[in-house]
Amino acid sequence: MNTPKKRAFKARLFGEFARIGKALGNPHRLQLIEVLAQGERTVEQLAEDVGSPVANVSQHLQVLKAAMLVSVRREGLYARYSLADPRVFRAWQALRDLGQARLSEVDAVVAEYLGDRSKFEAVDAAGLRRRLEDVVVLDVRPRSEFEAGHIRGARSVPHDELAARLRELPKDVEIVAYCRGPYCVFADEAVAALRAKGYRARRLAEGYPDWRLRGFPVATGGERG
Amino acid sequence: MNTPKKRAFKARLFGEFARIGKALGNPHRLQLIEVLAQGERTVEQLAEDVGSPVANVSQHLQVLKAAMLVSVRREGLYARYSLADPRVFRAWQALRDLGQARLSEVDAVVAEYLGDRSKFEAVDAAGLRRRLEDVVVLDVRPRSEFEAGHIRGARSVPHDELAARLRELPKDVEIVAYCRGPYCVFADEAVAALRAKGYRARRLAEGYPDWRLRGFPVATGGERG
DNA sequence: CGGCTATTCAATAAGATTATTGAATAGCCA
DNA sequence: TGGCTATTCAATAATCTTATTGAATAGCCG
Repeated sequence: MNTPKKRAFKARLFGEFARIGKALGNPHRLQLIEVLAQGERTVEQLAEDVGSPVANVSQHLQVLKAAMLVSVRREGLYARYSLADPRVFRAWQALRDLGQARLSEVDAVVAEYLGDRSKFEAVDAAGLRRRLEDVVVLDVRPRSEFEAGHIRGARSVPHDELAARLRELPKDVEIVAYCRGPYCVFADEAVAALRAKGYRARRLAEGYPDWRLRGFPVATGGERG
Repeated sequence: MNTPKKRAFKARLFGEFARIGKALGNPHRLQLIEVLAQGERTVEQLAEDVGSPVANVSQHLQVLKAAMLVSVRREGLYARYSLADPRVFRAWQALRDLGQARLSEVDAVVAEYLGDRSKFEAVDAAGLRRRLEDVVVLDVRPRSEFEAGHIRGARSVPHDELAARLRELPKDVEIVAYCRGPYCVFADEAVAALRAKGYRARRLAEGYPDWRLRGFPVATGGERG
């Protein structure tokens, strides 16, 4: 193959890949991906979750769909969106890890809103897995997300119920709280609340989708907690 | 943390991640990343490699630098750029895999320029690794890239020397050719040329950076081939 | 110093992306 | 059928991105 032809090939090929990059190049769309990593959602639910007007969210979903990152299932009045492929979460994860590692602004923003998290050192997924039998695992996401899938053995205590249900938790066993992702605030808040009351608590560094992607044990539905 | 504050937090945080997405959202920049995954380059070398004007490449490099994806080392007149972190390649890889899996256009473009590659079934990295002792591994990249790092035991036969050096290669042993990446045309051309002359040849599905990232055996410098 | 080279900067015009708004569609239910 | 709801479409203005051009900078070498 000669050079101009090869150039055209590369240009077109990389143009296709760049479509995906472009789709990932917007904060709202990344938020949508993070929410969708928890499971299927309607447009309205997404709009509620990310705090944008519905028309706006719909527009961003069209972009994600055009890049083949999400798929829709229509059910009566509702359009139920979900991630089209586990690789979509993988790509977001790669991007997120890169940002966390390289952008000092990420640290700065996290520190400004959550304070210095390093003092409550987090457990990573591999570490939790090893100690799964020795700790109480607390899922602080909304119950519907827990039911759609959770760390095996975890208890569902949605963040807004935690204060009222503290007495269910043991003080002599370490508690590991987790949430949607590494930047999900509920887990941090739960840890802070628990520590304030004398519990031994830490957060899982990552979120449920990260855990599942590693192939670590999960369960669905059920009542526990 | 209350909801408006949480919203602001998420917006700023995801805004940071989106900076990286944006930087990955342009075909030229993705090409630059692919070339830089082979090793350090000056602006002029990059311009030559991707076939764009130097000022243009410089501008894109500024964008990549602002997103902390590349770093520069200044040496006299030259600015030597390289990937700032192995995670940058990982992110590009995630994006590439996603595109390959999900975008039918990728298949279409590849088929249009390279024909249907599936008939020469490629070896994947894990497969090659297992059979490393049983095949001849052919590095068809320019010699300087081979010297900067190659699959351990590989022979350097740059694509433009292959025709003249066919006789060095054995006909009774399978030959596995590799290149910069899964879409690097030289490996396909080498396989086609070898097969046409009666050699048993296949290509490695991925490229050298993928091999190295997996932690498979590599070597640098040296003469072999 | 003056000439040379690699790189960056600056300005611009064309094009793409985004939020916002209000209207259109399409399925449910009475 | 008509009313209701979830979603999408369409149009617009404001804001980014990009390729192109030519000038500016900064280090080398004689």
